[in-house]
Amino acid sequence: MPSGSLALLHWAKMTTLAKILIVDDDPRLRGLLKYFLTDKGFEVNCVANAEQMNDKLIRSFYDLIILDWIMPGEDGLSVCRRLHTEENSPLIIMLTANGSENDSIAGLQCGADDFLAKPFNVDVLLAHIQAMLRRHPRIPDRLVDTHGILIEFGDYTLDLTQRCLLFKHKKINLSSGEFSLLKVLSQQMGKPISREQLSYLIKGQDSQVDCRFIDTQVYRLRKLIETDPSNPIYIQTVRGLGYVMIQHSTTH
Amino acid sequence: MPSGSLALLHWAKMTTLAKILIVDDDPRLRGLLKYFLTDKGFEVNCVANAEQMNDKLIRSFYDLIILDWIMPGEDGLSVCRRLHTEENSPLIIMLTANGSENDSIAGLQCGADDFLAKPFNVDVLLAHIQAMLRRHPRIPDRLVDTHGILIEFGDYTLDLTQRCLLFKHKKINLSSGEFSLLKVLSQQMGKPISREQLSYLIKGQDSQVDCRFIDTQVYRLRKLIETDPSNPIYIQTVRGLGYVMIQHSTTH
DNA sequence: TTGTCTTGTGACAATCTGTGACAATTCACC
DNA sequence: GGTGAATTGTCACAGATTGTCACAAGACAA
Repeated sequence: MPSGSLALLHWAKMTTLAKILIVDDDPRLRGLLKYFLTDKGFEVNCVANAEQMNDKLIRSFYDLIILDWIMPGEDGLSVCRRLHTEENSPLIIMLTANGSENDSIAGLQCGADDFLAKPFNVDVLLAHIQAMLRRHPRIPDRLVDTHGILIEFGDYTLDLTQRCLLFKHKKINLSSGEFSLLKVLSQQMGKPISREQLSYLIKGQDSQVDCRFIDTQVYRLRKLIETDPSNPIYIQTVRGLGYVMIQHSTTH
Repeated sequence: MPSGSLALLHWAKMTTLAKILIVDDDPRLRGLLKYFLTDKGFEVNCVANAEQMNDKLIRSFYDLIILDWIMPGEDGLSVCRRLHTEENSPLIIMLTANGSENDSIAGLQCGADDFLAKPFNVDVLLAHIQAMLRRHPRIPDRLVDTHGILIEFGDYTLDLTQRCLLFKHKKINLSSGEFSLLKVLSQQMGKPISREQLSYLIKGQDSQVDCRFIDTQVYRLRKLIETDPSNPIYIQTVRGLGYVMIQHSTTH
């Protein structure tokens, strides 16, 4: 990889801003937090309940969720229990109107990563968010294509700008579907992604009932990039879940 | 799932016997915390100041540091700034006698991962510790090489990043289920795990009534990695409990 | 329009995994 | 040591999941 691109990649990685989802039934608080956090450079989305949250989580990847404990429908505690069983779930900051010690213990035990009692100082919230994100590896899915981003795995380099795949500086032709699939998988390197999510992220359509076409695309992609397609090392199957991209270090 | 089991599961998800270093100039607090945390299954060491802490950190590997802000010599804030620039530094919980918002902001900004104001409830501290370790299971440096996160037992190397098992550099094919089981057992090396916990950790589902399928998976895994599957040395049965993974030192 | 390339569908094969049955083993109790 | 219940090992089997590939419809350029 040319050093210029490498520098650019690092720059882009450093300046990638975290994506935060606010889940709270209070529209005033949602608005306030969104305004404040957006101003601090985060990408912020808001929803009012757990159902809408599920919808958002299928459509996109979030680094952190700010989650209200008390909500109509499924409450924050239940959401926590559910989310934290999943692999690579977003960080969760739980909010509650009741700041009792037992509540904070219960919240943390159910899978929340942090806990704040309302009312809270937004600067304290910001400090907590920054401290958590500092520890948590960033999900680089929102790197902007126009910056000339390269993703490397093994001896391959996926150029998101040129929309092409290089193998040791030799170009490999991909169809647009193959490229999209490889892009989505590569951007979530190491994270298993379901067929439903892949389908949505590639085609942008809702309610794709039959996602088996993903299998076919994976099959084709494996034939192109795997040395032994029947024993894939890059695109691996996670049975019952979907597929995961593995970033092998380069051999040189 | 009953709350008791849930608490147990969180315990199970934690890394094997986390090692904690307490840095505080108050001998009474040191003693109290050491007693409490040791009782909860942690390995705890105590020192009175930053200088002694440096000495400990050179000699051993710690998952988490409980750090007092105000100390004779180098204070907690300065320690934080210093530590968090290092790679793979321990998690830091900062303690302060002053619970002001500005203090917590300053502490978190300087590299602390969490912040508690004295006096605090030890159960709250425990919940914070468990939540942090759950999210950031620290990997001893020796197990991280250029390939990823490695767990070694006997002549085997389990690569969690690449999702594969190596026997003397030769790849052994594992199914998704076999890999998951081996991963969970290996991560809790030496600690017996019940079928219920294994089932939960592998499938992420609650209330798995019949966990006998674990036996079958163990049987299959033994056929793959044990020299004599009927006399297993790696995956041993703990009658009435479940199974335990034994890490035999390598033969070379 | 024609030809080429792409892509979703469906059919079937291969593999994986939980269930159930029975054998083997362990342990408590006598 | 003997007995029987409880636990675990073993393995065949079927259902579930995924791999493979041919085919036709669609997209696109010449």
